[in-house]
Amino acid sequence: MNQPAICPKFEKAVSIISQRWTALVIYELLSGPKRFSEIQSAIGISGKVLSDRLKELEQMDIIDRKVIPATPVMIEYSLTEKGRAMEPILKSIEEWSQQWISVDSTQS
Amino acid sequence: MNQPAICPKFEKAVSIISQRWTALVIYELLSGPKRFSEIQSAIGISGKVLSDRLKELEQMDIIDRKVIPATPVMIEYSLTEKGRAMEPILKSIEEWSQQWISVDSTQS
DNA sequence: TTATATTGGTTACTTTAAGTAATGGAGTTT
DNA sequence: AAACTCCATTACTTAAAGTAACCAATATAA
Repeated sequence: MNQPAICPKFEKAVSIISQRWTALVIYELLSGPKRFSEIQSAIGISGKVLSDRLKELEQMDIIDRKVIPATPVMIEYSLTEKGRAMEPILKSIEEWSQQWISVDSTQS
Repeated sequence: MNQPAICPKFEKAVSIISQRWTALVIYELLSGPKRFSEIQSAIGISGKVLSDRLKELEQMDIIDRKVIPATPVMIEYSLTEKGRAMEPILKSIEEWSQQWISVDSTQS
């Protein structure tokens, strides 16, 4: 009666992309490096949570943070190889959404 | 300077799989219909949240709920066509996890 | 010199979601 | 009628996300 436990690697991966905003942040960066405020306005995330997510993703080596000494200073975020490797995940979500999601304003 | 907004269908799909537990519940059902308590023990979710998730997924027509008049009554949950169509999403997460996730207990 | 603007980020506070644990209802067996 | 099993809910606690005001650094305008 004890079914095989779920693979810890898979479980961890799921917990990453299941964290709110993470998938959208990575999706945004798939089209190239972006700055803090660009990501923020593109996906409508609060500065506080974006700051948290970027820090977490940087620690997981999914994104890279680069300080550009301009005026005022600009910070450029980009995907690492590990991050770019998530592209198939985002693409499969995109495909499924086009086939199966109806954007009906009466739905929740 | 106003970049193209994110596709609403995609955004909605992301919000579905980004909701905690949803991906794991669907993953469990990929291997066939399961009962409430089976899902619960397989992924370690609380009864309350599983109950919520199953209701939401049923409303979105991603899973199907079937009452089996046994003793005591059993409820069988299975994926609909829409739900099975999410398999590529879960598989791509699985592949990425195998290549890029290390299960190091010192990591968070 | 003082004032103001910009960028990335933080802090304090409120609201929402999830975890925990006890409880309930329907049907069956004892 | 007690007690058990399965699915589910309710009340309460804890954790995560939303909101909005604020800060440091740098630069330019008044």
